[in-house]
Amino acid sequence: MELGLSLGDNSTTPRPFGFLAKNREIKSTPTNRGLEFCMALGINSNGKRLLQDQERDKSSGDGDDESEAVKRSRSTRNGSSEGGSSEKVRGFDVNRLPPAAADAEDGAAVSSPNSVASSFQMDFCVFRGAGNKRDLEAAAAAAGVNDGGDAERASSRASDDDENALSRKKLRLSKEQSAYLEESFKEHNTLNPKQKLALAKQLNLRPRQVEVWFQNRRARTKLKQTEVDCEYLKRCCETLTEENRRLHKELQELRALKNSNPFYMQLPATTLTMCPSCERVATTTTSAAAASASTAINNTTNTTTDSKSKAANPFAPSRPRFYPFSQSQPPHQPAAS
DNA sequence: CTCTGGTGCGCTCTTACCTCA
DNA sequence: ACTGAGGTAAGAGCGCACCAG
Repeated sequence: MELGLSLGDNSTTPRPFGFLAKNREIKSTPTNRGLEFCMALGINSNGKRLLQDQERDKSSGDGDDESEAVKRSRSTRNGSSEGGSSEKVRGFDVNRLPPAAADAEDGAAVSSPNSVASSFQMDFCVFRGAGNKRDLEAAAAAAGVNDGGDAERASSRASDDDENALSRKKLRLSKEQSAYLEESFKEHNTLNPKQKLALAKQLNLRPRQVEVWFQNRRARTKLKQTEVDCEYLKRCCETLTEENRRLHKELQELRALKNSNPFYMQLPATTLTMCPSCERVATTTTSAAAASASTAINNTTNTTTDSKSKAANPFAPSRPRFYPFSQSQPPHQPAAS
């Protein structure tokens, strides 16, 4: 299995300041698909095709179970001012399937990936830790009171106090399920209700689980992008520091040159400063001649530091030099330094 | 046309659990 | 056997967009 990680656009350069973009703009669309962070998981695409076929086959009726469930969930949550435990208090639990949804997701509910009694529709019945403690516990639970597995146990937590201990039971997705979800995420990093339901059915998970997985996956993606952006900014900072150091050195050399050759600069006293952001030369001089000279300099420098080139690479190390002389030629270099 | 409440959905932060060294 | 760190599923709260009345 091969995991390919690519950030930024299709070129080799990372996309700078990706974190500045609004989140919604990063969404996968046909136009920006190439611009997004994507992870490629090297599993065969049979499953993907299967899912697409399934999605295509589902016309409209299938996805409504989940939306109905969500509607009920939302209405109960919004009904109570405190969103905290309203799902439990109001008698609707995200882990419990509503009667309508239970029909559509019966398999998912009964055959949780962590339940020994599960039987996957596809080949997702290979548990990561088959026979580990978790599965043994699930087996014990399944063999005990009910045959509903984790989902059922989780769903009944609202009515039973001692179920609190099981309320946050960790449901680890199997490798196959994760890989399949990863593949789907590569296709589209957000899901519409139909896709969510189809994926949930495909993987024998609850739609809520699929939703949460995509949410967490997007969060991980963003975190990764932020790390990359930080690295990029760090490099930019280093480049600018180096540039600053170089300019300081150059300035010292020019001062030394001026001191060693008093006839070198015959122009009136002129202070030329360059705006670091727009790289335009600002002149503070009392001489009109000097002003015109600096205007000429402006013209020459602006041709080399136009905004277009800056936009292309604002931190280009090969930044054009500025020579504060009437002629746009570099000054004489000292004979020996 | 504007306002308002409901709804759906995504994001972020946090928690709890699991795995592994 | 114990423990701490890292990974991750899931809960909770909030904001935004959309829509119907």
